[in-house]
This record gives sequence, C-alpha cells and structure tokens, in this order.
Amino acid sequence: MKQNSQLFKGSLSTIVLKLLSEQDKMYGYEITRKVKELTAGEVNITEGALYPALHKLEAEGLLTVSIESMGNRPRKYYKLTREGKKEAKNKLAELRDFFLQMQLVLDLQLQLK
Amino acid sequence: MKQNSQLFKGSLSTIVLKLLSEQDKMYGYEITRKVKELTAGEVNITEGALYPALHKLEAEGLLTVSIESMGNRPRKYYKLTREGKKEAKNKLAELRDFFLQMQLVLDLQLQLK
DNA sequence: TAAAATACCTAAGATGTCTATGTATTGCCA
DNA sequence: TGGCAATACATAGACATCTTAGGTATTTTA
Repeated sequence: MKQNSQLFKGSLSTIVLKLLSEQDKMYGYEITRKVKELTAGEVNITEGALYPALHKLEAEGLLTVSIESMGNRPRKYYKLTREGKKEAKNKLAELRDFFLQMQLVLDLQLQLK
Repeated sequence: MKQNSQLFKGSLSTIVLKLLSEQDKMYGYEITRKVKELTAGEVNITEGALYPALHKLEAEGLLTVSIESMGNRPRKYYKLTREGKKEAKNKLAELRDFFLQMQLVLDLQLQLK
C-alpha cells in the first residue's frame, strides 16, 4: 500500500473539520477509512498524526467528544462545536485561497470542476 | 502587508524548482519578488525559509550557484542541474496529485483552467 | 541625509508530521 | 481453535520545514 510521502502541514486539521461538517459525528479510525475511501486508497492518514490532531482540536474547543462502546471496544466520537463549524469554513476558505495562489505560481494545469 | 499564516510544507522547494525551470537562472531575492508579483502581493516567501532551502537544494545537487556582482553588491544566481530539471517535474507532478486528492476529500469548488 | 529597498545570512523556537511501538478487542478462516 | 488481520485507541522520539528575529552591507530614492 502506497504511503503518503508527505501530508502537507496544516491540511490534516482541515480535513478533519471538513468531514465533521458533513457527518455530524465520527471517530478517529473512521476518519482514516473515509479519507482512504475518498481517495481510492491513495491518502492514508497516519494514526500518529491523527490522534494528536484530534486532541488538539478538542483542546481548542473546536470539537467535543463522547465515548460509545461497541461491546468492550470503546469509540471516541468527535463532533463540531459552534466554534468548530466556523473554523471549518475558515480553514476551507484559506486552503482554497492557497490552492489558487499556488496555481498562479506553479501553473499546475489542473482541470477541476 | 498580509503575511502567509502558513506556507505549506514542502511547497517552497517546489516553487523554487518550478520558477528556475522557466527562467534559466535567478537569485534569491529575485525569487521572493517574483512570487509576490505572481500572487498580487498575497504570498511572501520569507528569507529565513528561502535561503536555507536554496542551500539545501544546492547540497542535493539540484542547483548550481554562480556569483555575479552588481557594483559592490554580490548576487548568487541559481540554476537547475540536469538532476534538478528531473526533480522539478517530479515535484510538480506530486503536488498536482496532492491537490487532486485534496479536491476529492475537501470538495474545494475550484474553477481552474 | 535618512529611510527604504536590495541582497545576503543564521540561530532559536514552534509546529506538524512520520515512524515505531504499545495495548486490547473483535472477526475470520484454515 | 489458534493465529492473523482488522478495529480502535494512544504516546514518544525523530525529523523537516517554517516563522521570528536578528545581523551585515550596499544602493536608491525621497
């Protein structure tokens, strides 16, 4: 399985916020599966990056957590706070701007939309 | 002047390689001006990031340097090596792929090209 | 003639990611 | 039924890249 050589700095928290803005609640492992599915196996979020990122977003008040157990195995479901919903929009807008600027500098020949 | 809150990891060396693949030779300060110009003042490469990046690319054998002095002020012109030209293509292709995958995950609504 | 622009540089610190490792449960199949 | 893969969480250490903040010196411009 191909690993992402480098996930770009800052993009992970944006991914988490975006997915949660569509999904109401998700748990960590589910997020890694979802990203893998959306990218046909090409992007693999590492757990060593994801869990600290989730904890940080929670500490910043952008996510709340609730534990639900499947049998004896606990899941930690994350959900956007009001603040988190705002930040999701901001981060997405920032990333969109960044991509457009990179397009200006790098002329990436993308055919999107 | 707006600062780039975060330049994305790895994108700087790709920018340098891309610009040099169009320009034959450029010096550091010129690169910062060029990026600023291309993005209408929105993206400002910091010198603290750029100069170490140039030195690293040189150490990796992707760039060669030649000093030309304007009066008493020296300029260090950088130029792609053969290896550097290959790497420029690779890095651009990688970034393009990454952007396409981010589009899949984030649905960024970009209208490019 | 002083400030702004040009042109180079480095050190320290923050940040975010990957690799590696750990624990434990559950599902599957040989 | 025994073991491996998948599920599900977690942390520590290494590493790369970036920002901030400082430094030197020359040239242009107001």
